[in-house]
Amino acid sequence: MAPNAGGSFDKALRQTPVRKASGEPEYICCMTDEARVYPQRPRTVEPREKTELAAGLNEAQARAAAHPDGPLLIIAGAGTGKTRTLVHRVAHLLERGIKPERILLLTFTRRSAQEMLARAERLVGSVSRSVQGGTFHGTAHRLLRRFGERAGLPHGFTIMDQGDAVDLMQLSRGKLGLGDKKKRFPKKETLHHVYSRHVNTEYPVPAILSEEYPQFREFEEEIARIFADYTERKTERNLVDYDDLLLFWAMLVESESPLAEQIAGLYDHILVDEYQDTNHLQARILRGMCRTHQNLTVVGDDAQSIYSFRGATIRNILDFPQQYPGTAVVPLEENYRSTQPILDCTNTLISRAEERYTKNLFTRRTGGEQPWLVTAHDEPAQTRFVVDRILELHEEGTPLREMAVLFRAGYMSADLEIELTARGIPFEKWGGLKFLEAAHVKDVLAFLRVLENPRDEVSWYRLLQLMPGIGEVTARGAVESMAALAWTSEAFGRYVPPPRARAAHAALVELLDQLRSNPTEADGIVSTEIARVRRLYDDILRERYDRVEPRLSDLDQLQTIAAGYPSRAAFLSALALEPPQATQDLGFGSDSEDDVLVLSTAHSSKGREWDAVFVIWAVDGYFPMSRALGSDDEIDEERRLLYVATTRARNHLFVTYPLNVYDSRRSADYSIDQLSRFLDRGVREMMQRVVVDNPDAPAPAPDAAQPPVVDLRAMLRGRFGA
DNA sequence: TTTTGAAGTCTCTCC
DNA sequence: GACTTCAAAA
Repeated sequence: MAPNAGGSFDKALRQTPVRKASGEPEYICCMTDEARVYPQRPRTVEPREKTELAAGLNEAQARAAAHPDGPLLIIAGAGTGKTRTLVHRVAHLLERGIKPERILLLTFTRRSAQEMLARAERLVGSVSRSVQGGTFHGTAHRLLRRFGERAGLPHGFTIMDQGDAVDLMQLSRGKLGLGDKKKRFPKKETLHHVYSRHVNTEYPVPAILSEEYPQFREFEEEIARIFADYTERKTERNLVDYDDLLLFWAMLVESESPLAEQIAGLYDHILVDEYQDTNHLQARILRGMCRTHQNLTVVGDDAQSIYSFRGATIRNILDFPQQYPGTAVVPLEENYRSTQPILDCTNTLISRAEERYTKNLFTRRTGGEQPWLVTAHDEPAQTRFVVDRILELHEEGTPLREMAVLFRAGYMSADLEIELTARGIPFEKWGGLKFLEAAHVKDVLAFLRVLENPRDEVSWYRLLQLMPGIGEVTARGAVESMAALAWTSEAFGRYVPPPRARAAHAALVELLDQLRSNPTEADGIVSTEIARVRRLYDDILRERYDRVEPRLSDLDQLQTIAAGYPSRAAFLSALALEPPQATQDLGFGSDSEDDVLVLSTAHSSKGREWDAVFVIWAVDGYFPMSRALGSDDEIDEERRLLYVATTRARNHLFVTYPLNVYDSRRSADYSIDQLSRFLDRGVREMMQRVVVDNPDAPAPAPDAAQPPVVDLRAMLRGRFGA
């Protein structure tokens, strides 16, 4: 092994920013009693090399990396070097002579797989390039393309993303003549959610309904019929949804067939990252894949389990030792990321959760400032605080890339995005799949998809309805007539549309014929195809939508992305499995060297770290989200989510919340907001507080007669029963 | 049967 | 504030 290589690479990744030696600014943020001199800087910033052994691994990490064959569970708290441990383990296996292509590394995102393999390459050289890595879904896709046909899954199947699956569910829902006015019947999204949950967790549908949607229990039979039709439809149309990818993989390796043995025999060692966020189905897959050997390494932290909405269950990690007798358990508890004051705070935060594996984390990074709890007057004040502080830190030498603003849900950064744009601060936003969900993007993709899979009902349905005079009913009839012709490529041309749609139909037939007959094998074929589609589609778009410009530029971006793929099939699969993660991935000066600020949902921040982290909207109802307050389990998950967000910080942590928020639901009044319930007294004691007022806010006009935000007199009266 | 306009409904996290 | 659903008109 080349121990130093790993260390230096790590250093490069996490270099501590240079700080200006000049005097530190002191300023007072506000004029209230709670004002504090601000900020207090950490006196010492410890160089990272001091905290890392020469080999780059501490004792526990080294033990995990060098573990021989057999099941291994690594409990890795936040910032304890779990990635490097996994990377070193891969390197170790390679050094032992395991063939790289017989190692499978399953991660949560494609990005982290690439990052790990790149780091492994630094340790052991290019041999690691053949290590198989990716997400569960991506790996399932690869295997199904390779072996699917032998398992009755026809070649050329199309992967549906969630939106497609919901659309298809709607077709099943409509066909059964449900959704009548009498009683409220579950929406297509709800149906899909229940279906997906059933597949991923194996809970019976009635149980899911009772737990989550008791009001729909009476429709149990209808729902079962819809699910049956949905399943049937997928088969007929050669469509595969996300859940199918996992389900088929599981069924393949669980069967008693030579094929199962062949697939399970592909890998000698399997390593799984973020195991706390896997679901029951994924656990089944792993059991099947390890049927002949038990060389399974899983890494996770039960305190960071945040994907139960996707069926993930913490039981996978808690019960792992029972499921794999002889499991070696290695806990990693030394945190290399955050300073002690930050850790004190986050440890307290998570200590409120019930069932836990991990103990408190410790660090040798003593010193540093306490996390800040920032009370802002309102949202603009919160935004201004964050932006001002980012600029200060930047001037002091922290690159923008070393800072992140985290929030519970994508829309919560809207105000901040406007302000950043206005002030010319470059940023990229992670999480949220808005781009691919936009109707116009899906429209264009529908053209490509029917070329790829002529039986793609969802896409045909879309295309048909683009034509004037064709709505839901006519489109359904057209799809049926095409099905009757066995979906041959002429089927669409033979369909006779209503008079109004004739011209549009002829144009569409011609375009598809043209695209089918000209399979130019040159580079950028997909991009060229999109350009041709747009010659027809752009006009439709102009007619259908008001704000055309942003939509057209979306399509430009789509074309740019497409240019990077060798074939239409690869492009479509990749879009479904690895949707562009950041706005920047979408083709805007995607120079990764750019120094840009990161805005991210708490979910998408998992596994990353920054020198300074801002968590905004720490308001009850926003974080935790009011929607997630149904049960104690849900609240606990929200708490873990906040834990994940706050533990991303190395040196600076700011948690901010606005006091007055305009609430559209309560018709046009400002309401006083409660600080997030997770920041209880004990946690707050680990933080320093600051209040940011809003000096720019216009003083309320004397004649406005606004009701007091808090009516002390009324409260007093109520209290004494007057 | 499609289209249009108006009222009504939620607000998320992601492969 | 954006998107869906409903009812009436073309």
